[in-house]
Amino acid sequence: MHHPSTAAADGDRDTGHEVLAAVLRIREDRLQVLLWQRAQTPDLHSWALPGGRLGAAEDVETSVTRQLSEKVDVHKLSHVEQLSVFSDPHRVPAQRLVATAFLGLVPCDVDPELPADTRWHPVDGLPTTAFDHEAIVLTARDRLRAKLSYSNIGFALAPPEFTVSKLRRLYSAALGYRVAATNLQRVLSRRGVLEAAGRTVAAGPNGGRPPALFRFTSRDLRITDPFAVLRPPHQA
Amino acid sequence: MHHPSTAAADGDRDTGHEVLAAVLRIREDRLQVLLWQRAQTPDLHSWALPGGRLGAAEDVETSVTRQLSEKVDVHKLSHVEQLSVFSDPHRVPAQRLVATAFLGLVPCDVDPELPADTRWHPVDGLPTTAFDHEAIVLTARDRLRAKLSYSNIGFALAPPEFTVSKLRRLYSAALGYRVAATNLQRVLSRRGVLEAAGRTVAAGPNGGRPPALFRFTSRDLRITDPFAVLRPPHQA
DNA sequence: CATGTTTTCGATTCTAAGGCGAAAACCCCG
DNA sequence: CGGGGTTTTCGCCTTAGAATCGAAAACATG
Repeated sequence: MHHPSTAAADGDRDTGHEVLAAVLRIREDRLQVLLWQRAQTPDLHSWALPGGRLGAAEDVETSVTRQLSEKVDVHKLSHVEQLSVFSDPHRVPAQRLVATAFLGLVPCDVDPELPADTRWHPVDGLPTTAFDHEAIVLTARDRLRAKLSYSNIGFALAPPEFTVSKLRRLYSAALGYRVAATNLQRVLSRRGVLEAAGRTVAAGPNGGRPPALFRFTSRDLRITDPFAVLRPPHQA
Repeated sequence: MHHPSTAAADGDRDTGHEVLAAVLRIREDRLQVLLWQRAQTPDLHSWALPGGRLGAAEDVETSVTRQLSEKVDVHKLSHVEQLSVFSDPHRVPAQRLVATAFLGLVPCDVDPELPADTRWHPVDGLPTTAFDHEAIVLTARDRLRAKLSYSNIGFALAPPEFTVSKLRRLYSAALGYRVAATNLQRVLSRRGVLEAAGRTVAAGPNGGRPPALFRFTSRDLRITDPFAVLRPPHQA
């Protein structure tokens, strides 16, 4: 401790650190989260986020990847980022456990194999969840929604190539309200995060004009130069 | 650990958790951070962020307030928020210490008393800093800059009432580039975060029209409904 | 080949933001 | 007490992003 202090009297006895991941994806026009069902006594049969205790020789970013690999093929994850720390002294019973929560995303076209105890659940309509994991899921959902508006994070939800109407349904499901396809395309195009793939695909079962395929220009997270407020002069 | 795992072999021996705060303010048109000079052997005489080990019965938000109270009157803080977790296994020598970093802000008109070892330092032009604290300071600065653009967080840097030109200097110093006073006022007013106080103040030493006073409509953090992209229909 | 369906594109309107320059309000000095 | 200098404030104009609407394009089906 840097300075003497009496407030935290009995010190750090038993202060463990765990890492948790809220892995989200879109399926059938709904936002889903990856949960596994507990088979042990605290919160038996409740559904929990993947995670586990931080190892002695790893940072939290490394740890979350390792922990997730027990539940899902981590190579299928398209994005992972730090979310927030949850540290209520009683967030889990009988021990002191601080959690660093992460947001993970999986594209809607990949379907990783899952262990028997693990399943996707709709975020609106969660089962009984363990500990404070529901709050973590909702925090992850809100973070995703915010970033959809001011970054290119859609790439992490979408397949490599997609039609505009497909993308519209992805965004609508993630945001929780309908978005207009025409606007979505123009906004993302003008921001330079969306580009035409040049190819088109066959029309649907009901006919209709065969849609063109698009892709995201980058698959790395990019914040779209936020709100023009107060930028340095003479700049795009 | 939720599942058996061999990767984090020797477990969590000695994994401590500390809380650190990068407290920023504007002074003389420069962004400053609160640092104290170490008198102990790891990184002796280097400048460090206020903080300390997490207590057994407190969450990180409570802890950072307690730790800060050793260096500064926490009632003078206008805003505190979680920043990020820093968890490199070797970020501090000889022990394993995970840090939850916070961003704190102090209005430019209050001048809290400081201990002898504690001082404000310009963020551009830091002295020799301890451990990874410089990276934390820069993360805090970037977070502040981003939020100035899309929230009302300016209230945490400004006095209760202020002139437009005063506010312009605050924003310029925090952002690192000149902003136009006329634009600043209109943008913030239109967003509804700024309002006229009704009163005016005496003109400066060189004469000139006496400026009107303004205030922030709210002193709680509010995200300005971000980028109009894809909003639900029929909404301002 | 007509009809229905879906995608795509263009035209228009609306709102936000940035850039001047003029007017307002005050000081100081002669 | 009036003119010149200074600072603030306001209005007009331009630019750009976003939302809405409707028409045109391209295909399937009967």
